[in-house]
Amino acid sequence: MSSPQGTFAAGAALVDGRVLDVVTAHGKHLFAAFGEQIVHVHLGLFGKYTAGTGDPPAPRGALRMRWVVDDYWTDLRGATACEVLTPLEVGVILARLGPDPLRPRPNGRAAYARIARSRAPIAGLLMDQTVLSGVGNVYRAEILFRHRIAPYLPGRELTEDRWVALWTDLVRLMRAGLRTGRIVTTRPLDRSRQSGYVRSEDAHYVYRRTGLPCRVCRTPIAMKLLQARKLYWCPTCQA
DNA sequence: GCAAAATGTCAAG
DNA sequence: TTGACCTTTTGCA
Repeated sequence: MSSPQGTFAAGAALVDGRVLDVVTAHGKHLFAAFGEQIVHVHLGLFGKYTAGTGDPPAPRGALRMRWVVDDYWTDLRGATACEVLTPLEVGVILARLGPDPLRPRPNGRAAYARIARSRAPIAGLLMDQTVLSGVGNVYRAEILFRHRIAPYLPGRELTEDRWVALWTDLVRLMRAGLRTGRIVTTRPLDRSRQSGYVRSEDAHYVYRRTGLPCRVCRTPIAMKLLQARKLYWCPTCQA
């Protein structure tokens, strides 16, 4: 492992040449364990991995972390977090995270316990990583549309039935995203035969569709900033 | 050539 | 609620 651009050079030296035990993801956090030294990566808004086989390309731009194993390499740029942590420090991060729909047997009830006693809008709660972890701006907008839930509905006004339906759908939607590497929310997931390619401009109901007609009722999609993030919804379907 | 935007988080005021 | 942080890509002059 190396850090050609330099900002992570000390951390990279700690694990360079060592055997990787296991990589796990919790919410948006990625952990790569080299014994007691754990590389923690959070991509944030701009982070990106690139990868390939053969000789790695000459370092270009701000290259934070590079892994090279035999014929395979990965490069990391733009991440908000890239650091070596102790198991204790990892525990502190994990303790703050709500249930992750992508973990085995995720516990949606724990998230609802928080939601059911909050006055905050459901659209904000879905993005709160201490309530549930892993959902970002795309999934929160799309899951609310799929369930026709008004984004400003206070958490405590969401019935448990509606929450269970939302959570069940979310788990399947996110697992499908993990499997395919794409976020496609406009296709019914229970019909596996409808597996034709969905063009990227047709992949979402509301996300980044401000002013375009709702796919269901033709009302122009609305957009407003909520906690500094763009929130998209259909004012008619999600009244 | 430059501004704006992008699947995010934290901390200051 | 706002600004800072991180990098690359896109769209408009």
